[in-house]
Amino acid sequence: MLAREALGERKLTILHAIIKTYLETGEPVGSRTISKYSDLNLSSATIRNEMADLEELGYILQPHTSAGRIPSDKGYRLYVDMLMKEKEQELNEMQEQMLEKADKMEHLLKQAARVLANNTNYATMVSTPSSSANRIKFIQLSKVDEEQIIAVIVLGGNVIKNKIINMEEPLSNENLLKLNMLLNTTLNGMSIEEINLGLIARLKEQAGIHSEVVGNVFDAVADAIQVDEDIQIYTSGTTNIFKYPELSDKQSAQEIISAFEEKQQLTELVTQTLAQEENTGIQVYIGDETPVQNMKDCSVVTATYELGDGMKGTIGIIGPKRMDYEHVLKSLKRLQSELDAIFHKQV
Amino acid sequence: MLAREALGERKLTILHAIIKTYLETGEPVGSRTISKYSDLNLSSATIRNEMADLEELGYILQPHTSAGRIPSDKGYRLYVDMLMKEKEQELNEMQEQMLEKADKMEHLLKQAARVLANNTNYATMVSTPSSSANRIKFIQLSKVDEEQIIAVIVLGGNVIKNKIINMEEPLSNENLLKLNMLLNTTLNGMSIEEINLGLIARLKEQAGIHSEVVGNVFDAVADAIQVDEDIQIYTSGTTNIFKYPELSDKQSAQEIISAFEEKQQLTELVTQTLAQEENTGIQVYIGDETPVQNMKDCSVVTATYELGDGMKGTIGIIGPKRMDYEHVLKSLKRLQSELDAIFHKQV
DNA sequence: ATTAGCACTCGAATTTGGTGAGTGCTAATA
DNA sequence: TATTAGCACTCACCAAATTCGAGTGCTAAT
Repeated sequence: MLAREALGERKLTILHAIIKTYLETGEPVGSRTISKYSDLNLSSATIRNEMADLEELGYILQPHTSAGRIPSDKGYRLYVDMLMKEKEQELNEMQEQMLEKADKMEHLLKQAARVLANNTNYATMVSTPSSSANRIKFIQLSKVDEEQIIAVIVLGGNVIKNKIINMEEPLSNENLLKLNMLLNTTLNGMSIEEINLGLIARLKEQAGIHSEVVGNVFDAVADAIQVDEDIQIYTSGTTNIFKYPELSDKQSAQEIISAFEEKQQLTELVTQTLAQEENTGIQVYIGDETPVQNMKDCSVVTATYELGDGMKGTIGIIGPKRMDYEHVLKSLKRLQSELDAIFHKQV
Repeated sequence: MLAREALGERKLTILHAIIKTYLETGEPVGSRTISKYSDLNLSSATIRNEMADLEELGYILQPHTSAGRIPSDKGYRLYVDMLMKEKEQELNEMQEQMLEKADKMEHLLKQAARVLANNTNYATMVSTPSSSANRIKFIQLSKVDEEQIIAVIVLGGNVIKNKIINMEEPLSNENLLKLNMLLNTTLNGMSIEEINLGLIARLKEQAGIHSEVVGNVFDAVADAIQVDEDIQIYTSGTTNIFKYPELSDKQSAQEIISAFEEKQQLTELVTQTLAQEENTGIQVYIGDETPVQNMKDCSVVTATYELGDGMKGTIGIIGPKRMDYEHVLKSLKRLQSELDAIFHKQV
């Protein structure tokens, strides 16, 4: 919106300098510091004048009279937008770290979260791919013993769901076979959304005379698919927030950490992120912009990765507003393409 | 060891009173308070004398000269031992809360952790049952498509493991059938420990000419069983520690919370707890006694629950040393028998 | 347009003194 | 002999007073 032009080259430079130093120190930055730091040779007085302007425009603010300035959310926003526009490159290294022993997706994602946390010194989260528009690839019932049947369902992206079904009366092998046929022919290739109560009712009907016995089975299958629609979220480096004084007073720490523990709120973040279709798949929420109320004093940077089949997951970094956006964006992009690569190769 | 007798009835009562009040207030407690509080009518001066003795014996200590006394680890220990000996009763309520929608074990355990955390205001953890000496109940390979096979393994206690196996060359249906037979006849009823490399080699041999193709399968199966031997741990109420000033300074909070996040340390706690065969299955670690270094300023109370088949899991409560042991022990015993009941019914 | 200079502001850190809870010791008491 | 009252002393804690300094806005000189 009001970019470079609207601000004036020099004001822009100064703002940039202010944010940069603040990112490093975490302390309000004063005119004198900037006058020495920046390469444009200006006295502190001049800087002060410019600062006064920048403050009026809402890009920076004073915690109290006679303190230095800190960037406002609006200031951060400008800064990040600039970064996002400029940087679009680089991705190697860190590759090897990940590939070893990553045959199980679960492990892979946990590890991704950990690597990212170590790499950035912020708190991180990685969600399992959500099966929006996911399709059933394979479905099978097997007898475990006389009273128990296990249903195995494989979804696109090789996500596996199980459900053990307790039978009141035993099911003959022939009937089991029939059921399997029926299930496979009917449900194979269907997306989860397409399986509704009507369909299930029709299936029960087709199952014919066994329908009472069989009812459970369908219910169980439907249940296995539906219920387990909860997204898993792995977190790491939560305690990194203690490294940033502005987040580590009891109040804030408590809020942030509990958001991390009760994954509910993170799930919201994930769904919201996924909903928002973006070009690069990277989003930055600064302060109040975040969907997670508990993190209103943080910045949250998210990226989506894809798994083919339209399955998407989210990676997120949560840190103080003065996070090192440059580094974070870079790391996130790397990891994003790592994951994309791995999944598209191995699936 | 040095119980009632060695201490003298009156000293014991005073110690009890000190601990009790300290549990409530969290503040060092002085002689005057005790002289008013306890029913033995003694002046503060007398109490002071006794306190001096108790301190010399190591049951209480002074944070600094001219402050009240607080219980030492040794003092807590005495107190807890007394409690454990006396109390062995009561368990109802709270039952209904749990049973709803608890068909999946995972959910059940998560919920257990949450209920317990709400109930006690401490941090809690619940581990999934560890499959020490667990046996294979059912094993099956199924073709998902031409290149992929899914292995499903059901262990005692209905723990399910999956593994997707990518094939280089397709496997005929007949061979699949043969393989299934072989696996089931050989492995059914075996405990995980009994499956070693030798056995797998023999199996590969029996598979005959397909052995090269089939090798992968066995490796994968073995892998699925072994690798996933990691115990899952669910935590809840981590942020409760912020309610106790003595634990919520940055340093401590950081340590404790990170122990909760990187489950590694908790896993150690679990295994150690399970190893220790106790009569009631309840253990109390005070301060330094705990196996988890990060929790050296806490008390940790654990209980084990059983699942038949020799599978055991752990429930734990982590709080300040001045935790309400009475309440905690009671709650833990309840939950313990809840879980026992539920599992023995539904399995 | 830039800068030097100065008076002023205000948070943070330091100092100071007072308060009170708690102690140990001693001497009086039952 | 065990208990208690009394007293001097200690020391963490709090609040007010003080100092300090980084930073500002404004004005006048360059």
